[in-house]
Amino acid sequence: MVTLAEVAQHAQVTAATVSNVLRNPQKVKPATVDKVMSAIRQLGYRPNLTARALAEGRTSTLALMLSNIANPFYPEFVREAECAARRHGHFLLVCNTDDNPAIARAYLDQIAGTLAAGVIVMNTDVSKTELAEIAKRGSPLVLCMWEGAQSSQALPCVTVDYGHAGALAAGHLVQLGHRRIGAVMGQGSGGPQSVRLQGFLDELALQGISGDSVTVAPAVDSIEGGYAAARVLLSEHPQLTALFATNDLMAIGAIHAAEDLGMRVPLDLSVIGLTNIHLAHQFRPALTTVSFPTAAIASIAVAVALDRITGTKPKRGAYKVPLSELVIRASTGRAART
Amino acid sequence: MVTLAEVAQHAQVTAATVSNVLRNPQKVKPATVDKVMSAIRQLGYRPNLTARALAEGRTSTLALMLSNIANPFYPEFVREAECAARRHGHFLLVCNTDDNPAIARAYLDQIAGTLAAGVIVMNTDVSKTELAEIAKRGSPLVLCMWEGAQSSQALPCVTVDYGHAGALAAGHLVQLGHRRIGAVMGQGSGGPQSVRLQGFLDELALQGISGDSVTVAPAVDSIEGGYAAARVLLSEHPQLTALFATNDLMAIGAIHAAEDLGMRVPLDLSVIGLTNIHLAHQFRPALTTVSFPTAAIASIAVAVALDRITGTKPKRGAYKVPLSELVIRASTGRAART
DNA sequence: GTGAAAGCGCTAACAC
DNA sequence: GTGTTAGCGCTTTCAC
Repeated sequence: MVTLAEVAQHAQVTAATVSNVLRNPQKVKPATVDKVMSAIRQLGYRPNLTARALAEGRTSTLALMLSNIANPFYPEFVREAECAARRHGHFLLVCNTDDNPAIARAYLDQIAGTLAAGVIVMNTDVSKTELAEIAKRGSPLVLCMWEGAQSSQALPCVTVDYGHAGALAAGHLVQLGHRRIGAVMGQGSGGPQSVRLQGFLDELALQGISGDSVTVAPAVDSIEGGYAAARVLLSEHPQLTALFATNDLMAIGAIHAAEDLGMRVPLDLSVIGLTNIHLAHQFRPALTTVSFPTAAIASIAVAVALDRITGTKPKRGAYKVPLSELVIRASTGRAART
Repeated sequence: MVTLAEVAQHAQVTAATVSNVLRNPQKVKPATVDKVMSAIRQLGYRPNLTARALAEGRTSTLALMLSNIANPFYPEFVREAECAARRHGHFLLVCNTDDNPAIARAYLDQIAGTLAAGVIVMNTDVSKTELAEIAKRGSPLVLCMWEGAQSSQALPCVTVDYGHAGALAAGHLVQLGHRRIGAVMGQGSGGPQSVRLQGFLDELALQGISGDSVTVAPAVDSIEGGYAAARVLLSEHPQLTALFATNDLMAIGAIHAAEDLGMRVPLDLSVIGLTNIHLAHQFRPALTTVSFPTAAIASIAVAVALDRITGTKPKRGAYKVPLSELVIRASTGRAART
């Protein structure tokens, strides 16, 4: 491994100068810059980022902690986050907790403040109190995509307006003439996806459909979970003409369940999801859903983390997350007349 | 941030002793261990992994470089790799190249040997020669899931027997009575998936079906790519009764294409894929495929990297990758009589 | 502009 | 068993 000192020796200058050439070239005489640069090239020198991190007191690494990257939302998010991090010269450490709080704590304990300059924490079963505790003594923590979490000074939070997203879904179903509507609510890590459901129910109420008439089935947040919940729900309530699922995976499972029960989607049953993962448009029937601004959220979460790390005051409105948008595809249609 | 020195002072010992307590407790008097441990607890000390890495001359970080984590195979792989890394006390840096060799080179240049102690390189458009060059001057590189790459001393390679996997698919189709068979071959990063196809064709030949009778359509390695390729292939060759795709994504796209052309799967057309991603069994009709030993490959790749880093000689057979296995589901059936 | 020197937090001989 | 010492490779004042 070639070190700064070797480059310095080769170029007949000191390490400090080489360092300056790399970081503040304008402070160095052009001739010296050339001399040093050619030494760097000849020797194939590459800075040791570990040493740099130690000297600077800060790594160029960001950690992203999530429950399980096998859930299709996360890879899409990771990709955007990694891209945003890279734009700012940072690397991304992916920490999979497998929905295990012990793993989450172990990660937080080891990396926060040492291996990672900041960590973006997606839903996890570690409490906010505990996270705030960790944030206090380590590097900045940024909550991301937490259902119903408030951004605070101690623990900033980047998330979508889940209530609004749910409302969009409700509006769409009502507009198609649906009145007998069921809902599948996920129970992921971090608790029930109740804010989305509440937004959905509130909008229905506004449109004159009482919440009491909406049967809600709790479900494990996955295709299989959505299948199981919808299968029971549809068997017990065959009169339903539309189903809302608090995310796309469960919506897809629900469509499978409906088909297995002999219902045609969207003819007999409309199904709408939330998130708009890639799979939503690849699936058949293509899933009507509400699209979360995933890319924006990822890059804002990274920005917040970086600003916290460097102590930069954000510009007003820099952290503004765009609203979700309705994406109409093939899994919803007009309510059948009865 | 609490440092070793502070702990030492608090416990009335020197930094060296605290270090020993943490790493070789058996070399320290139990009473001292207690004293130090309680100081650590009281102060909330956590070792600075950056400093440790610099002192040890080696990070506890592994990098995983892949073309695009949005491809569903990768999250499944990342999860296993991260789990394996964690078991060995290491962290995983995910490097997404977006199929861009320039990004891949930049990553390699920056992290190999500095931020990451080793890097697992999945298919990329950077040549093996260039990778070998980088491996020589930096930290160990381990190729993983490369189509038709040979493991060498300079550049170890962990991969599945793609030919065998293709052969399994062929055997299955032949056994079901198919004779008029088409194939969709992907062109991912790292070139065509030709070894799988060759294995498939070789097995067909063994079973008396000449390669000339098999129409091969090249495709972009994605659901959409498989759709486009299969749509053309099936339109031009309506007599086909079975389709082989060199991975599951394209197989799924092919099924969509068949359905859009009014063919029923598996009644009119059998479709088989390769890999067995999660989506394969969630999809309808559930996809018949050949299951790669993904978890084993991930953990072996991590093991190879770690052994290289530490200079450990592997036990004989430790790196043995299990064979792929046929998984029969609902997308294949007996060939219709003609 | 460039160099000398101190130090980031930890590890690892080696001495006592 | 424990302490002393010398780095790991880099950044960063502060002199010159």
